Amino acid sequence: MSKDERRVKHITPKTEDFSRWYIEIIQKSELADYAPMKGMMVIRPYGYAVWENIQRLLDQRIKATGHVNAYFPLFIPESFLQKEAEHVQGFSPEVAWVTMGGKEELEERLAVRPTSEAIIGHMYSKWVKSWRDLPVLINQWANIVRWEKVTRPFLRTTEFLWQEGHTCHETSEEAQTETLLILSLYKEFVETELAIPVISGIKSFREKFAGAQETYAIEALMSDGKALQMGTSHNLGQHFSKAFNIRFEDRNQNLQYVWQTSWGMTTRLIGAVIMSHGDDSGLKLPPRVAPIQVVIVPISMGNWKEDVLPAAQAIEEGLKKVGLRVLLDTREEFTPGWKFSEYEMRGVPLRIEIGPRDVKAGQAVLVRRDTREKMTLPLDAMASKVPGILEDIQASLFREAETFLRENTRQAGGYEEFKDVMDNQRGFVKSLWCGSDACEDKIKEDTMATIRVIPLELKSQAGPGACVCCGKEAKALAYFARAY
RNA sequence: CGGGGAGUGGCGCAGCCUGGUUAGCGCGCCUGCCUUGGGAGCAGGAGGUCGUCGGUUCAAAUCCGACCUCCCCGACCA
Repeated sequence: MSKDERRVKHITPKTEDFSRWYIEIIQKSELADYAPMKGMMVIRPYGYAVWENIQRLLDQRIKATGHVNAYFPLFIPESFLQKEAEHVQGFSPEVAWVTMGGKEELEERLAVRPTSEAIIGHMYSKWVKSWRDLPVLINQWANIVRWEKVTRPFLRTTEFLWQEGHTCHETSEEAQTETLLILSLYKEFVETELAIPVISGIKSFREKFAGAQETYAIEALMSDGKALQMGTSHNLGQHFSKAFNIRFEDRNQNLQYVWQTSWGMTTRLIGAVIMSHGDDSGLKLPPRVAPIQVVIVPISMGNWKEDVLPAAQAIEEGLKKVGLRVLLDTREEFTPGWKFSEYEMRGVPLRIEIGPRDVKAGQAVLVRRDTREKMTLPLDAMASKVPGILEDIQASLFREAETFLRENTRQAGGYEEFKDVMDNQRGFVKSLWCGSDACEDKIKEDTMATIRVIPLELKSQAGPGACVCCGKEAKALAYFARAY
């Protein structure tokens, strides 16, 4: 058995069984664990720390674009959900209901929010009276419950965490601008902070949010070739403002319904990070969201506490001073080799090894998680060089994922070619589509692929051409993929 | 929700078919010694109502039933 095989012996290789690999990584790296109720998980401290980093970085962006945070109730009266017909129809199969309060049956049952358009719409109708009240730009961080039939940690759990933005605008144009602003904010966030390249665009009618006028989304390609929706931004039009009577008197003294948007990203993002970057040795966390960015492993030989520890502590302090999240692992019950493997499995981007030889030479050994590249660096250069190395790791993870995305995005002109790619290669397939539900359904039935998005920048490229499925005149160029 | 597989100390498994005292093994854990530059070694030790509930039986991890949970494949979804 080679060294490499020994190192990874207890993780199922990605290529052998992707989904087992995914589950094992989550449990062994202590991101999350199963709760005893179906479809529910505990986000453990290490996983929650990733979420906190995501929250912080996303929240900054949401606030920077003029939004403010608020909090709405967990429960929504049934009658509220029913006000928007498509909305209730879309969500009713997966709503959890509260029917009892203590020992008394409720007069009206309460939905545990599957999303908050209804309760927020109700409140907005109280708050919005004049054009001067607009726009309303509110976001909330909350938990959501959807009674899903098939669940998987982070990707689809009965309860999950998210942020949901809900805005009201004076005009349709403003709502559309907001919808696209958030879409691009999401794309920038995911690409910058999670190092995951995405394609963005509009959803087909079949795939749009229940109650929305239009749904836009960002989609990424996981390393098994399946697509994952990472964020959605909905232009709600006046669907909810009419259902909830959210009206205002406009600048011309006309009574009008507001134009709304809603948008969200969830703890699913963590699943995307795992599946985009991880390898057979475990997680690879992007430095921007890694709970531990740098781990220092002292080589504890001889009287290392005098020889090595002070130098290790000096590195720790120096790196903390420049704002890095650092862990110095001084535990004596584990050997350095054990720690190396452990932190690789947990996805720590950079490891610093320092032993007696290094201290004498005034240096330490740095090992990158992404490339496993080793380098030595003078001790007094740590604080100035390490941040740059982390940035390079972040950039390199993105490039690698970008290459994967590019290499797994294919064109298919004919239907046989389309089916062949879906069966044998997966990934995204770009094809022309006539716009009919019938073709979308047939493609799904034949290949399990759905339209992930119709990229906005490619709308004009639809041009003259034939639908990949029926051969009739195409209306759009769409990205198809099998999806989570 | 339909089809298939599984649940035995923290983890991975054996035992079940063919019921029979104190349910084994590897890893991990605890104590001590010794080690430490890629998951060290030795010695001693702790830890399990065999997923849950019920049934059959003199006797159930083992046979039967129901339920719970997980995994895989479908239909549904962030």
